[in-house]
Amino acid sequence: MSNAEIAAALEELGVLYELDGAVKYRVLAYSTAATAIRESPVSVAELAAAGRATEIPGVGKTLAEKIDALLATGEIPAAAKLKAKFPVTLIEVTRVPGLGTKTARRLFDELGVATLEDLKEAAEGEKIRDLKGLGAKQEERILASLERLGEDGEGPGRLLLSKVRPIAEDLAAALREHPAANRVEVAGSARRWAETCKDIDIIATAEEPAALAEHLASHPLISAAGTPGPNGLRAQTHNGVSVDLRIVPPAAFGNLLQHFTGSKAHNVQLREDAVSRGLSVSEHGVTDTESGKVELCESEGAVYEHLGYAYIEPELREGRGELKAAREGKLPDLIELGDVRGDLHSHTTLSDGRNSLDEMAEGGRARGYAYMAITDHSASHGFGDHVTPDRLWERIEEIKAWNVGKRGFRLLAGSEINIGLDGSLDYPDDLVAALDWVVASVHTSFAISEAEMTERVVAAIENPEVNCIGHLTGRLIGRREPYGIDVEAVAEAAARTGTTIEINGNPNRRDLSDRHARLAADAGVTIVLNTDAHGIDTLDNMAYAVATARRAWLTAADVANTRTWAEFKKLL
DNA sequence: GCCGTTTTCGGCCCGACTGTTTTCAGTCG
Repeated sequence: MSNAEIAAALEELGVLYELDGAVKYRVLAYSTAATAIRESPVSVAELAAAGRATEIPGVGKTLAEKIDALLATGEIPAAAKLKAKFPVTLIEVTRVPGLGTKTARRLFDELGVATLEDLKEAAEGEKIRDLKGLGAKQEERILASLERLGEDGEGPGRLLLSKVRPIAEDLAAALREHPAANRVEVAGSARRWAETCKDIDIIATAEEPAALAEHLASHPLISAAGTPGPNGLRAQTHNGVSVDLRIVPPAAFGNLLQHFTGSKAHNVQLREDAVSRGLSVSEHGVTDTESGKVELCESEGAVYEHLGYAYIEPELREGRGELKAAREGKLPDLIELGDVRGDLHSHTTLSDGRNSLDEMAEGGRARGYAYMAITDHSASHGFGDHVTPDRLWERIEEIKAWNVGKRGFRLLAGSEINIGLDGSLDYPDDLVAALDWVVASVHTSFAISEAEMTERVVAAIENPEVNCIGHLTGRLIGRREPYGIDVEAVAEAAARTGTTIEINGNPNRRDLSDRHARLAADAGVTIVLNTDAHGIDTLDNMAYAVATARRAWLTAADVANTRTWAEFKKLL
């Protein structure tokens, strides 16, 4: 059973308990535990089987028992019992935006609403306004929500970071250029380089706030905007991203930027920690509970300093131990884009790339790299994009010739070789041995069992010619789930054999994920940051690889391709 | 239901917004 399925079952049980009138903190406990389980980098089912479920923060003895029951029988007895009391369809009603469990329960008790259809009927029949505390406007709101649900799932949902970040940067740059602007920063998940974003948050200070808001409203990227005012503007871009510009007093810029950068988990932990020290933190300042004195901070750094922390980089603000580390002065010295000295996964027109070998190599050189590997797809890639052994032999010679007379930059002859079902590579051994650099990746047969996939990839790792494993889990963010693979077992094998694992910087992949990368590095694996570029332009995706590494707490020392060529050569 | 360099019991983040309210509950981020 996947982490997502376990999390969904606990979340559902939490809702059932809430419908049944449980105290909110009990409900909250289910919800936070479900989140921790969903986000766990390791299989919670396996953890539970080993009796270690309580190692997950938020999971205690009771929840561990419920997880055990779920894994053993496919259901949680308490949930089955409550489902006899409340129809399962009532859970859908609690999820209608604007409604909640409390309202759903009342609609069920007083109007017999058990399904979304019942809800629609009750609203259309103007029955809901009869309930105390509810009115005609609620009926309108409910019908509008149902309409939107019916249209297309749940609206636009979350967008890939690469769709949002460039827009956010363009808008922020345009705002900074305006004479009324003082400080302008992108906040939110875009600033944290999360995988996906829901919207764009921009925090600014300005001499003339209304003028700045109007400037945004008239920006060519903006298709629709609310009324520009002294506090900012809500707007929408042509591709449907909502933009929230908040213009704030300079004295509290740090408090607001910190608040709106998040994440939710980071802020909740920050505020809980503050409470235990007699402080109350909000976007409006830090209040001393005793004296009532409010501390405003012009900078974010001042907020963290006032609360007793070292400055925490946005990429770390996910509630994964960064607050404790910041208090103890144990935050990692995060890797930066400028630390990267080479790109070790790229394609040319020889397989499915868009640029020639020379163009790609010059692209790498232009980015200041000291080395770069050309790794076209291997013999069984298919789609007419495969590279036959003969062509690869020729390619090795081309690269040797290309390197002649080039100073300070080394082009490596490589390949991204398919890992067969049995873990074998699809080139003859002598050819593989003649390559400078071998990335081995799974491109076929994703649907085998987790055990088989793990064995397959570990077999490739055991091959001494394999330098690096490409996009380990095969996920495409928002489009394709990762295939089942035991990342802990893979990391152990990679650490043991000195095989590197890449963080693929394609923003659709980011694979390893931040959680998996942190797990792998902790297990002793050397990480490689790659772009998997299929053209010169996507060589810039190194920024996403670096961001993922930073979110995984990695330092330059954790990453192979921060080394100079002389040092890197030794690794080979 | 979870959790602990104040605690194994008694707490559990903060504020905006909405709609229905004469002071607040529910929902959301």
